[in-house]
Amino acid sequence: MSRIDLDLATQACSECPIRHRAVCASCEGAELERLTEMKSYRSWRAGETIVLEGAPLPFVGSVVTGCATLTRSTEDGRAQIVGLLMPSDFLGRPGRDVAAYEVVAATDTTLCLFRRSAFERMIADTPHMARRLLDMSLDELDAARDWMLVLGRRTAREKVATLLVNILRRVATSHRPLRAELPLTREAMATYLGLTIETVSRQMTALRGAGVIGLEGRRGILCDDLGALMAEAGVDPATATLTPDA
Amino acid sequence: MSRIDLDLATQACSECPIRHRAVCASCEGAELERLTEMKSYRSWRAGETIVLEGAPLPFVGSVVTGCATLTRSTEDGRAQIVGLLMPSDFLGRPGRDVAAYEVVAATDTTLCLFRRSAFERMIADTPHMARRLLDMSLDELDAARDWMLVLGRRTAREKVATLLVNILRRVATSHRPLRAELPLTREAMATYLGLTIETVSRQMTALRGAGVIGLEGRRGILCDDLGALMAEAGVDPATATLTPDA
DNA sequence: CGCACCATTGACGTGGTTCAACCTTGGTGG
DNA sequence: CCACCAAGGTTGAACCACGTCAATGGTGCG
Repeated sequence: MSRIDLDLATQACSECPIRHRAVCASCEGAELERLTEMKSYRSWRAGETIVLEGAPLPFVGSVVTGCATLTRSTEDGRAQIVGLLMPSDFLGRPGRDVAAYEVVAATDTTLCLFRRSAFERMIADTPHMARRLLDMSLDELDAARDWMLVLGRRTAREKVATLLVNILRRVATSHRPLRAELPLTREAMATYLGLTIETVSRQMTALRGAGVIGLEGRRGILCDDLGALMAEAGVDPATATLTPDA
Repeated sequence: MSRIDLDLATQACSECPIRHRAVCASCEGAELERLTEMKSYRSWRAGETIVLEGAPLPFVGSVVTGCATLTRSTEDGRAQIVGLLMPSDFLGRPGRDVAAYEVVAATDTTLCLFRRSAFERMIADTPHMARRLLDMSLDELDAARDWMLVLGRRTAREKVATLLVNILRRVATSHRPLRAELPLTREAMATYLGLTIETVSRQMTALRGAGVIGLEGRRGILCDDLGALMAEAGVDPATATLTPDA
């Protein structure tokens, strides 16, 4: 299988699709050129491991395209996805050179990478970039804590509906009906939701039976009425914030 | 009931018990004096609400003594504790003036508070303090994600044992046997673990029956063999890191 | 065309919840 | 000083949502 997306490697930061949402969002002019010099793109195919838990991680970076999962596991092999990385999300931790989670490409994925040392220097030199990273980290923290409520207190049906709402809000490609390609297999969905594959499958079927969603092949979902799906998620559509989660 | 701990209000930062672990850890000399000018202490009794979810939060600060819980709830009232704040932990979010969680004092609690605006200026002026806040936030993020694995994949017994291990490591007051006063009621433990009170109670009794812990009144726990308790938590004591979690 | 992989469906078992009763403990007032 | 009460905690019995185990179905790729 040949390397994909190599053409992206020649792109200037100023042309980057995630330019205004990633760590680099607040950079301009000379800073952007410095980043263009530092960066390199690399791609993985769906299913490939990007980093193993506990392995050295000599780079940090941003997701340009695709979707990757962060997974923690118990010693006896039970796994929990603790985060999804979507375009513009940041991977890696300044000040720590070992990965705290296993990172796997859920779909074909391209990352924009910086060597850790160069990135740390950039952060130290550029306070507004450090501040951007702080804000992004705090958004991640809020998202992680929101997900703790899902894991700890929601029923299987609410969990599945919650995930579908999140995905539809992030990656829907049409309106009326909303349509999206799920970036996750049933197994990954189960691992993210603290459920089994079978339970996820049954709840998907049940939501289709209730007329709340439609299914197209393995990965496609449709939704005519996001409000109804949000109600299944245990969220009052009137109360809910309309912005996608951070 | 009269205000407690008012004497702490006169303390200089250089004498503060959390001086070397809180956001201010990297501050010295003039910076520390600036903080001393800015800060004020305030105390709450066990059970009192510090902030309501969604309410304006005009301050940020650090826990000096005691323990507070962060809680998120569903619309129909199911609650999940998404974080514990122990001495030196930071409360509030720079750049956001509304609380994302309900904050409740689990025990009598004293906070060191800064007005948000003054603190934001301090952060902007003092890069190493911004960096300290970033590192603390990333530690919180790792802790939240670790807890996601607990909520999503561990059994009731493992959950209870995990919580007891964490508490013993943070607040044990003696060795052989380790002894601690639980900062949480059974209800708070259940809300933290994604369980019911009854299940927590049964698992505590079962762990005592297995000889892994001892119980002293409502809040006291003893542990002769932390390794055995860690084994109940589903953690190999040999593999585990020996430092308390961040 | 056929194989592998992913997903669905069914039957059954069980860990944790629910509902209800009871016990303990610490605080308060007679 | 102790009786009483409220709040927190424990225990028991029955139920059920979700997991487990197993078979079947669909889909895309070689």
